[in-house]
Amino acid sequence: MTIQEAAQRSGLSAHTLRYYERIGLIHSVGRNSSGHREYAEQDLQWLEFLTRLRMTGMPIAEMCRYAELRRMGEHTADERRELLERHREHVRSRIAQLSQDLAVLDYKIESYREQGCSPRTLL
Amino acid sequence: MTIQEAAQRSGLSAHTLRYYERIGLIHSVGRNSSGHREYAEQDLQWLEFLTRLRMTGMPIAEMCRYAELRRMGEHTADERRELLERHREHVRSRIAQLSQDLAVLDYKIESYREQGCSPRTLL
DNA sequence: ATTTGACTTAGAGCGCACTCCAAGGGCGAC
DNA sequence: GTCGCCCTTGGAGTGCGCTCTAAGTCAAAT
Repeated sequence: MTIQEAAQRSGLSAHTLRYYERIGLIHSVGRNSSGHREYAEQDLQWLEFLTRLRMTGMPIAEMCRYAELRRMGEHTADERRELLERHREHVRSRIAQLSQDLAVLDYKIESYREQGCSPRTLL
Repeated sequence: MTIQEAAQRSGLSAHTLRYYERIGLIHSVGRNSSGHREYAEQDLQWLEFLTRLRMTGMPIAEMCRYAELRRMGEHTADERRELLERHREHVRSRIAQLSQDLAVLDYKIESYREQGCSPRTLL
């Protein structure tokens, strides 16, 4: 699959795919006879997971670390799991925080709905 | 209250407080006789709400818009409410997305826990 | 044979949200 | 008075994560 197809299917831009490869997030994408990238199904699965890590707020540097561990082989499985577990905690507390913020937002909107429009809550 | 106290209590840096004032997020903070900022209790409440909007991912530009509407007076209450309602939708879908990502993360971690360590799921 | 268009690389540029700096002012303590 | 410290301002710098440019290669279409 060409870089454009991979971009389409992963939802990332071709620019970003090259960037990810350059910084070591994606390793050894195949090339065809004229030097163009050829993405395999496996690359797409990896990209999908990377994208999920990004969307949940993992910094690029930490994703690089994870990618590096993965390249190092199976004996790094424990460390990879621990990295993911730490990240999971981040995601959990993010969800908790957002839920709390959502409740405040609900309250604020409700205050606007009540015609009272009391200045104290509508700062 | 001095800028340092306001920084402490709001969790923002003094630099950020000045920046927020400069871009119009905070309006007309009082000054004392020597030109130093003096924050009032009301400013702190407003900062707290601003911080909540930021933490939930509202861009600065949109917060400025909200601050501007607020300054324009009560006849903008509807528009402010609509802005908050749109933002609430963003927050809701963010929570939904994160919850889904969390489930994938759980699954991945579980795969690591099972000694099998099957390559297909541990990309 | 030449044009078109997608690809390659190294490296520069951008938008966001801060974060810091330089130059100067004001005030209390010694 | 002068030292130290915190404040002021305008403007420059930073870190992150892309995003784009320039210059060149290659292959298919005309």
